[in-house]
Amino acid sequence: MDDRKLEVLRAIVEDYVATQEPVGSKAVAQRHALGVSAATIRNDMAYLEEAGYIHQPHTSAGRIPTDKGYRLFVDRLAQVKPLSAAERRAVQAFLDGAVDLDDVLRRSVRLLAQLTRQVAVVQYPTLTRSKVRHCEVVKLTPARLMLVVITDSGRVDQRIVDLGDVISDDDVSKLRTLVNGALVGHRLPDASAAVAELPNTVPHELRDAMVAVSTVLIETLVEHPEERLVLGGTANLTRNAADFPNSLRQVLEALEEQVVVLKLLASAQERGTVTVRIGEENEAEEMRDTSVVTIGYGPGSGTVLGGMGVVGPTRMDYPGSIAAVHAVARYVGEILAGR
Amino acid sequence: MDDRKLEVLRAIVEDYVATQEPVGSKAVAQRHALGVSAATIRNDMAYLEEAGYIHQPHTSAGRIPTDKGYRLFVDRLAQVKPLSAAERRAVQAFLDGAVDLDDVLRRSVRLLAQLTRQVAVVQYPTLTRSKVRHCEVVKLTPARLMLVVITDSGRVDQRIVDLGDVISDDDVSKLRTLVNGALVGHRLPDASAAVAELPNTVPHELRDAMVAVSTVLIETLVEHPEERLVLGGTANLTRNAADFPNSLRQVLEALEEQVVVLKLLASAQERGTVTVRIGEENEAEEMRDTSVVTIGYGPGSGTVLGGMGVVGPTRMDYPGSIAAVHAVARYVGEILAGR
DNA sequence: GACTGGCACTCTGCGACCGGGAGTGCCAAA
DNA sequence: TTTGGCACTCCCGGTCGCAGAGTGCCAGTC
Repeated sequence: MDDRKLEVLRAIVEDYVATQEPVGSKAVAQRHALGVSAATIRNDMAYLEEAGYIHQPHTSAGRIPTDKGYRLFVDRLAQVKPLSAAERRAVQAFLDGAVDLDDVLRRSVRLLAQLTRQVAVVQYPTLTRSKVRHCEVVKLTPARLMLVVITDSGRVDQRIVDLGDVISDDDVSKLRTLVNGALVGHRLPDASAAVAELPNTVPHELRDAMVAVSTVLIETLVEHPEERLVLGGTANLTRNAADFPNSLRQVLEALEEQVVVLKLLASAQERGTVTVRIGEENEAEEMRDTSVVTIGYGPGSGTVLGGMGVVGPTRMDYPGSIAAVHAVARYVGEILAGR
Repeated sequence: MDDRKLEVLRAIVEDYVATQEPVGSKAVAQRHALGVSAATIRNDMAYLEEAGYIHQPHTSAGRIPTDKGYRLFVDRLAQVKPLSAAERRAVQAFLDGAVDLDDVLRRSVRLLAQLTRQVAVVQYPTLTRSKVRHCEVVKLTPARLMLVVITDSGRVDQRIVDLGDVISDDDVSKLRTLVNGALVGHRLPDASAAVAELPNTVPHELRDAMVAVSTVLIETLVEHPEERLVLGGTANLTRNAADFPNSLRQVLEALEEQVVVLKLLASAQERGTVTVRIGEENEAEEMRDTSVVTIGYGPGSGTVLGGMGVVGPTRMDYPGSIAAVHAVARYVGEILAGR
């Protein structure tokens, strides 16, 4: 494959992304200084079409990139397009104002959505990879407790525990001490055994309560840790009605369903490396009309706590999205490291 | 205004809601047994149009209700349309499975969205009207604390406090006791003065830390209590593309912005009474194409903790939406009361 | 052998046109 | 007050024609 052919592909991708209209040979010849005539470009286009990188909506239209074409573009042609200084400052300033983890994540989503003008998704740090910093036990009613688990990523989760019987304040604080002893400093999966053992180590009168507590901990935190997601900028999906002629509804539903998105985020979580999934490369049927740009984020150490990214039409500004996702993930990581 | 004219209006509203097409005199005459001919209905329609309850998209089309027409329908014609037994059971079963407040609210939103096939919104219980049940102080790093405020509605909020200096575990637990003394059992606004006084009541070495803590409490919990919103079923907005020819994007943005919705919910919060806002009745420009059905919810006692409701096209099934919103609010109230 | 200008061809998009149909308003009669 | 009849209006869908864009191919040039 010719260098010039690649340049032609680049021109087609860039122009199509910018104008949203099929681009013809003449347009390429005059908007990009390739030093050859339109006729030559036509020949190259014929080749590119033959090879499956572009295609014609109909005989006498210009060309638009195929998913395969975008893939080649992303892999070989996309140049890094760093954020402007102003953008970088904005990211930093905006994120620094956050008051807690929820706030950091909500702000990240907004940032991503604004920077890329697309839908942004950010996953909460997964419970499985965070260490427990503290577990508070609060009595809600005489026979009902609330467990509040705080992890080192700043994530806070609550669970209600129904006891069969009333419990004294004194016993509550004993429970608290014991539970913390088993949990603090450990990742949840690692603490599983210790938590399961807890009921066997307590005085008889605390037994039932402890069983209830450890059951809740194991069932709802260890075995089915809740993965949460923040979504933002869904309005951007409607920016170009033409992008999702029929699938807008599907995409919105998939986003709201969360499951599909969580899978996407989970399956591409190297820290510092952006993963791009283009159109039909997506496993999920509903996302075949979209491209997804994701990255794992986490504190400096290299651990990945969760994923974040943007979802948009295959016709998206890949270099820009990649840069934005990368930058936001980095800052979020820094903030998490600082906490 | 004639009884029959009202019936004609009802017929037009019901048919239009069902078919989404302008309804003509003939259709009314045969689908609804009013015992009069199409010509008579034409006369009534002329009257209704004159009075502003219906209008014609163009000369030779049927009629569609105006916002004023919907209003009359809702006020005088809408019959209660109770949920089916199956629906009621589903609501109860689904909500009873919730593990904590977050879960209750998320499930409520889903329920509402599914029952009404519209966008659902649920507000978190406002902090201002909940009593503090416990405030946990956790040391995140040597010089940084996390406050976790738990209220009797089950809502849990966190805040980060940056201290200028390191703090000992001992001092942290002193802080905890003091803060809890000032907060527990009170509504946040009522505790404001006590919290502001806290720094003056502590030993000298705790002073700085306490200032930091009480500042955060007052600034981010008392003065700017965070109102949160759960959104669901946004995909339903795209159910009928014709509903929001141009404003779909605006509406999505407004929903995401939250401010507009929070105002809507705040301004109509009588418990047990559903408020309906139809099209142009909405103050917010962006919502002029939508109708909003809201209600306040709260535990049995009569206190309203927050609002919930649905947002949809003016052409919505009002009786159905009203019934669904009512039912879900009631069950959520019961659950809140039980906790 | 690669590139280029020219040219015929194809296909869409858009506006004009037109007839069928739905629905109305009005009128005179019951 | 209601009703059947009727002329009228306007949308909607289909067809037609045309301009424009873009192509593929070919013959000629460097």
